[in-house]
Amino acid sequence: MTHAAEGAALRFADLPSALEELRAAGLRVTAARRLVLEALFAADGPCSAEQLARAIGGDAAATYRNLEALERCGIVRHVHLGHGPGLYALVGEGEREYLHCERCGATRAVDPAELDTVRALVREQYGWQARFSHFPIVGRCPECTRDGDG
Amino acid sequence: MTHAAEGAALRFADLPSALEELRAAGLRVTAARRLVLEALFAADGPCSAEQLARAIGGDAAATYRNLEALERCGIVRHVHLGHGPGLYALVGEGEREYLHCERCGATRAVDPAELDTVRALVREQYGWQARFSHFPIVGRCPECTRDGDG
DNA sequence: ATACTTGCAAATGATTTGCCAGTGT
DNA sequence: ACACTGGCAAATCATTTGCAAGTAT
Repeated sequence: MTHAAEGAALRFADLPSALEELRAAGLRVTAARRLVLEALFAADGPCSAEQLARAIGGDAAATYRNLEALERCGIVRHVHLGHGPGLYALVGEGEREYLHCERCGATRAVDPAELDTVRALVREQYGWQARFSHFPIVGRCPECTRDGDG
Repeated sequence: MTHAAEGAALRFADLPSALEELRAAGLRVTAARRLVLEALFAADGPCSAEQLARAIGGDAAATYRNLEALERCGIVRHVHLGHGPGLYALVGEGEREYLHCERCGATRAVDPAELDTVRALVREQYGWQARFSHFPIVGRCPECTRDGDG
């Protein structure tokens, strides 16, 4: 066994079950971790580690470590939207994949199933298995596409 | 007028025409710039600014500035392959788009036209105009797809 | 001659690491 | 008790910025 998350990624929808998951993974339930999770539940979208650290009044280094730990046990995941810091979000009811506008920064989160056709096409054509949850599809959103170069 | 690259992006295939292009854009042809371009012509793939700076015995800061200048006049472009530094390449005979393996780091460069079907699909589905030259399609290469989780 | 460039130092932003005091189990 | 954490300082990596001396045109 490696060290955690052997079984299928468990689902969870609230703070208590997330904490339970944490405990189940052999990690301790600390104030800092509870706070990070609360902040993520409260957030409406992915947050940077820095943001979360500030929000909970903890330091960034520990927050990075905690996010990494939470990620190892499948509670959290992060995405890189263009330049800028990694953004963390709860896994909650499942994965999300992203489209990111490199002109205005707009981001659209979609259900992975919606991109299966695209994924299949890439796979047929190149044999590569695309995943847009960690690194999104980058380009221009509808508005910026209309605006042309600018 | 903004300041450079007003006309269509000119094509070029060798160092002299790249330098001509530089001059045409109102930039000076300096030793450092000639060396960066030589290094890029010699390279077999995209290089980091750090790499180039070391290769030509110049400092990183100036190299970043030069690459940015070369990029502004359409001679050079850069791509972000997963984590890690931006990688620079000559535009040469045209753009390239990339597929990057987040497991082994393998990268495949392809002609943009090949990805037009994928692009069209994304556009139909979301109205977004995908561009995989600056940020690639990230996922698993054929080998790593076979290997499963590991 | 003048404006553009260079190298060097130092600042920034994102993230990681070492360490020791503090705490969950 | 004891191993796992938290905060703090400091290091690292990628990139940018300020500046004074050097150079292409």
